Amino acid sequence: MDLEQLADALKALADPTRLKMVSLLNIRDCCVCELVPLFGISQPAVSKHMSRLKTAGLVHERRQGMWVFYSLDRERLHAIGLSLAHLPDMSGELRRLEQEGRLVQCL
Amino acid sequence: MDLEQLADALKALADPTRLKMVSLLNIRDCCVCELVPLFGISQPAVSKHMSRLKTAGLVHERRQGMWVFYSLDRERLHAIGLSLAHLPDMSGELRRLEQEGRLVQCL
DNA sequence: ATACATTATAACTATATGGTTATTACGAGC
DNA sequence: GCTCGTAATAACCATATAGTTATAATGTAT
Repeated sequence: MDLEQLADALKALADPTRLKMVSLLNIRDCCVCELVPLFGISQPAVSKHMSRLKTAGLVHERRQGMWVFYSLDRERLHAIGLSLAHLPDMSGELRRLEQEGRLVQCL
Repeated sequence: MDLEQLADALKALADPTRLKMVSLLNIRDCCVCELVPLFGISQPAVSKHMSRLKTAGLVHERRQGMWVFYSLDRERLHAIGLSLAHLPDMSGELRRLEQEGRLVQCL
């Protein structure tokens, strides 16, 4: 996962409402009509949050009759945490810029 | 760290420029004048990013003569990753809402 | 086919965000 | 003191975001 992708994934998580939704889905799958009264926001707002999480690969949807159930992708969530713990090594980048003379040296 | 705080911390990280800055600071401390040519954005833009990371507790600043050096708080970064891996248990919340009859049951 | 329930999309609004340039604040050195 | 170099703040702009209401799409059941 490169830094652009990681930033996108983190953006999907960086909202208190979505974080709470993710925490809930960590307990059990929920359908939209359950989430609406739980969060006190409109149904379209819930759908948009879920769409955001789905695009980020954090949840999956499952149609069941009239309802759409969302489930958390725990592996994906775990992978994001791991990426934070193992940021890319920029030493090479630094060395390259130094050779190009674009690296200011303070002190 | 509650979900509001976690969301704030994630917002600070959820930007490709800041993520790259954090990755760089993971190699060594940098001063603002080093970061400006590295990122190709204006000095005030760098300062604002650093201010954001500082507010989130992710970096610390150290004045040294004319320069301000920023250093990564690796423990803080680690703590954020851990929070993602250990989201709060919402079971109680679910049970409480169920008792209040505010929990819709689908299926 | 009609009616109803659930979810998604469209259009809009207010605020947050990431950048810019201009200015101010602060340190070092003459 | 004055000047220069560095960093922070202010003011502004364009875009993204999180919500809203209204409408469309989809599935169930009569």
